[in-house]
Amino acid sequence: MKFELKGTDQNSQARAGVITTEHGTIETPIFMPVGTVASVKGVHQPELKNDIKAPIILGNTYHLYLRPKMPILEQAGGLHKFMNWDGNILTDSGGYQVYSLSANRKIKEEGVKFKSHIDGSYHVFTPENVMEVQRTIGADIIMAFDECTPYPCDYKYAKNSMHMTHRWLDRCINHLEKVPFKYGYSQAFFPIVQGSTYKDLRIQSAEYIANAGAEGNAIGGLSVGEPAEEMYAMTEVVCNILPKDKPRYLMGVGTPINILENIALGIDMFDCVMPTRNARNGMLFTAHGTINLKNKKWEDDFSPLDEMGITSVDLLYSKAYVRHLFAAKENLGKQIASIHNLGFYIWLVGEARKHILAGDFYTWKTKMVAQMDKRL
RNA sequence: GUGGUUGUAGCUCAGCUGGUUAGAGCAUCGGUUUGUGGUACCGAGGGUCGCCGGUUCGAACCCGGUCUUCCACC
Repeated sequence: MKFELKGTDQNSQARAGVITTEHGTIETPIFMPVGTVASVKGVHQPELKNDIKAPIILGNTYHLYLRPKMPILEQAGGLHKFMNWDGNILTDSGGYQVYSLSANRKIKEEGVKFKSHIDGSYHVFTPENVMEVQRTIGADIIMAFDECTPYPCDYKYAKNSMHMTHRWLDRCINHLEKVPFKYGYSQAFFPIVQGSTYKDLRIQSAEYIANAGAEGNAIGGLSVGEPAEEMYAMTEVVCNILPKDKPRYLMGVGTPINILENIALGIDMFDCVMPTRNARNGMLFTAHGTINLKNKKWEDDFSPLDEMGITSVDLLYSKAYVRHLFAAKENLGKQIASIHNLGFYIWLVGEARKHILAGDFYTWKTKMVAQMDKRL
């Protein structure tokens, strides 16, 4: 993987860059659609590529490990071939599931013992076997195995957890050296900064992670319920420490506003379930605010889904029609809304990039944040 | 015509021997959703209990009448 900075903003920490891997180039800042189980829910791969124009999507180690399971992915020749996606893929390590499935797991120094939500069977994830699983899945970017702490999180827990994540990082790096790439292309490895909402811990963690000298770095443990201001404060602190010549990935963020604010703080990569999950529940993100399509006010609004026409569905269908699809519980409504939202997110980060390169990012961002902070 | 049966929220129905502001599911309306255990979750509005009269401290529930649904028999 290669990362090249193409420009930086004068009035903020925003950066525009290009990541290059064997599966293509990724212009940053970028938003990565989440495709947990080898599928971006409700969206075909050609739509992702040609309409939404996503250069990279996410997969999830925990979910793919449980189903279809590693032997199938290995026989398929990796996730790209399995799902017929020739763009980039990043896999999350399962660290987030350690947090979200908290009722069904036990964390120890060695690793995490967890119970499958599918069949109740017990499994253990360690930094070592998670690296092997990610080699088998074959994503272009793979993530360190970490613990994503909840919010709120008391200081002592956050500190101990952070140190364990650091020790796990060393084990990940050591083990990766012993497990070769499987499918003839390389995989970049990103470690993850933790430290909850404590500045001193974030600083300590960012220094530790920066010191690992990885090809890119991630910030985890945010967007778990803390106020946006706390999240911004943490990204700011961490971005001041992480190397400038490596991409920075803020995991799990966020709303369109969160994304612009974090780009201003120096983040290059984002992922979030919000555009797809909210789409399935009838919510559209637009440049002028959010739309809850289920609201009665759209019943007879025959204007295009989004006048901007970023994706094909935006001009093809009316708000009234897509609202009807939601009322009738037709899956097509979810598909259309998902394509729109993902297209909008990727358009938004693309615009951010243009404005960074043009030198007026900060004023544009301020205008967009005000404009999008509305419910239509 | 006779006997039985039915009538409670927009719809389908619960409401024990009469006892506080009559409930549920669906539908409607609104909100939530941040490295996806989410066709999910939370909340709100909505009923003079077919109608009229009676018994009772008190009736969706008991009694009489009437209309209504379905069934059987003549």
